[in-house]
Amino acid sequence: MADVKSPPHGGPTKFTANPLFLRDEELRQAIEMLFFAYRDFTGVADEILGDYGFGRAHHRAIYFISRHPGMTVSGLLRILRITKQSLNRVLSQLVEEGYVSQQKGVQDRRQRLLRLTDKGRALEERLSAAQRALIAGAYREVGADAVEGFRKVLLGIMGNEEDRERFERPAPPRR
Amino acid sequence: MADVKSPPHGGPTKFTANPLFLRDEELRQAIEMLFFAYRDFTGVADEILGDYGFGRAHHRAIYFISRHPGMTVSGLLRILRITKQSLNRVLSQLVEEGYVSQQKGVQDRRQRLLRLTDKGRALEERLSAAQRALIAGAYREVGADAVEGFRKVLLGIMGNEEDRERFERPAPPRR
DNA sequence: CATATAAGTCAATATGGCTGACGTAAAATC
DNA sequence: GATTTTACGTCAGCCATATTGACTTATATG
Repeated sequence: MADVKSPPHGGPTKFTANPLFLRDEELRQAIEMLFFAYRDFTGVADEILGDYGFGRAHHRAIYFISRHPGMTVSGLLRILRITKQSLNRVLSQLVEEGYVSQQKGVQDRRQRLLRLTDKGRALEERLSAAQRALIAGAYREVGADAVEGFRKVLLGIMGNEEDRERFERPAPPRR
Repeated sequence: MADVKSPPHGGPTKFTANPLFLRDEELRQAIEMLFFAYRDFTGVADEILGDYGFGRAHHRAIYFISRHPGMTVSGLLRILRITKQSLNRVLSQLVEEGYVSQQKGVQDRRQRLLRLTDKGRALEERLSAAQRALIAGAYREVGADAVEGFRKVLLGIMGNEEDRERFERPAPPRR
């Protein structure tokens, strides 16, 4: 650690010309970079959420409802991979406080179709803007090829084919 | 959602030729991809941790102690950005169960230098191997340029200069 | 009509964060 | 040498978010 002033601790193993080691070190770095980047990525939203007394769970619900207006509760559950009980706590809070509206399904009236209210959209915009600014800053520093590489690797990490399908290149800037 | 069979909800807004919109859509996709990729990335470790009755907090401690053997408690606190009390809960558990050893600092005997025991290294290896395999799979599918792009973008997302310094190319932290 | 599904709810439990207050040992400073 | 600061640990309590299991209600569907 930069900030550990203490005795012999070696630090991460040293670089050698061994290609297998290189590969390993590269992978370990990726793990660590994901940790730091994700921490900062969620951090910018967490600050805002604090103002509203909400947590990440609320953010995720708001995010996906925003992306898929009219989605059902069970659809949201499948995406988030949490239990109905866990979701219900944050969802009912969001509904009570007027960030999310529920509307009975027309074809299937058991369903509660979820949508953001204007208030919800305003919050979503605030949260999203903060995260987009962070990513935009990173994208700006690198080239379009790097961005494309970033996307490809993230897609590769997603195991689930169903998740991946969400990202069929709608139309990136060029290519 | 692919998995929402319900009425009109549109899905992600449709593509238009507006370049500003494109940029926005691209950024929103990045947000979502990070969410899914990170969920799967932590998921492979979570499964293993379950076998030991540990959680992500234990994993993070094990990970950083492994990367920086001999680091101090306060060094670890600074990296993880959690409170002493939170860390102590998991750390003392790891020490009690023989995954981590503590050793008084030589220069400063107030410090407890942290290291993995053999048992700890074995667990770390198991966890790391699972995550490395996931990343390796993704790296394999894409080219070296994509990998480089992935790294660049993640570095750009990290706000903190100190964090970034850990990843000066090829060889690790050092410094 | 019987069964399955969508949603909501009650209750209990676990994890992992947090704050605040304190204690002890050792180092650093005046 | 006395004082202050630092590193670490710990007690106690709070909160958010997740879990499992059991059960209800409304509605859809065979």
